[in-house]
Amino acid sequence: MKKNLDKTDLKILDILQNDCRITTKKIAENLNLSTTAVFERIKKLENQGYIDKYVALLNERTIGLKQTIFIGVKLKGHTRSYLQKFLAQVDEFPEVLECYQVSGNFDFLLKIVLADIDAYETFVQTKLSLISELGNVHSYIAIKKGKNTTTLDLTSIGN
Amino acid sequence: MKKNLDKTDLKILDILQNDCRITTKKIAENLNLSTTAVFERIKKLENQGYIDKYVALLNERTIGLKQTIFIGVKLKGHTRSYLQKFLAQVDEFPEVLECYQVSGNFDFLLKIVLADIDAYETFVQTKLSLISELGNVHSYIAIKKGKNTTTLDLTSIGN
DNA sequence: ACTGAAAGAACTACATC
DNA sequence: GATGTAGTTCTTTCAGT
Repeated sequence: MKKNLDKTDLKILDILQNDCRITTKKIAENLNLSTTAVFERIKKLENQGYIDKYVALLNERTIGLKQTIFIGVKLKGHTRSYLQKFLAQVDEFPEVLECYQVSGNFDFLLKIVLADIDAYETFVQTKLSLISELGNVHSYIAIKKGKNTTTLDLTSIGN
Repeated sequence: MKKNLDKTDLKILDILQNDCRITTKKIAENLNLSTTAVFERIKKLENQGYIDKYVALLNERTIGLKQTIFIGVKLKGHTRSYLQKFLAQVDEFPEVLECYQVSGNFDFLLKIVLADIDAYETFVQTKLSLISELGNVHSYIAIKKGKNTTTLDLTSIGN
């Protein structure tokens, strides 16, 4: 039941992760297949968990969320329950888009997106700093955005 | 021509950034509007640059890209041309999903996703380390993934 | 800006190979 | 697995308010 991805699957995934509004018809023409064949493959890819979701990526700047900031966080206590609690609390902050527990000189690395530096200060004072057992915090304020994509590198997935 | 977003626009954006495969018909029912009204608003949001693109988010683990790593990079030289060149070079690495020039004790922060630690070592040796003027590099290996979303916080965008 | 209707296109299911 | 057909639903346009 847990099949590997063949070349056609990978091509479909790559097309969809760049533009998921393309019609199955166009994908089919691209791959010289029938629309039904493509349709069934996509459904399978969805059901087998290769595709998480289909989303619109909004333009942060145009929307008015102009500041991206990464925060390295070190906790004072490192019991499992503290780590878990931290993840759970961060989950509730809509400003936080990503949170990873990491190795290195931080325990966690967060990516947050909000309107501006003022909004960031408010975030820190009213939300982040209230977390118990919070130790050191180091902010990396994005001053220029380079590459920024959700497109995974599928070329390395041999088959 | 550069209109502000009203509440209806924000609701549409919020729906689309969570599921862009929803039909305009369903959005319309949700908002008690006609499909045409919703359709025209979406087109406007696209044309005015509020929506960048529509993408499928793939499941990294299922696909076989199990390792997320953040890298803090410090360059030796800090002239504008070095900074620009770094951004350009990183752009060519498909393993790098995000790259920001930051303030703090790094010049750049990169997010990379690849198969495993071995693939990371290969990446560093065959790509990253070849960049001229590369100074210190610090890796933050994700050992647990917490929150991970592309959904922006639109509640703060007052109107 | 929104509505409603209508044409065209796409989705999805089904029968078949 | 893939195909072609057919029914259903959605997208997109247009005239009207």
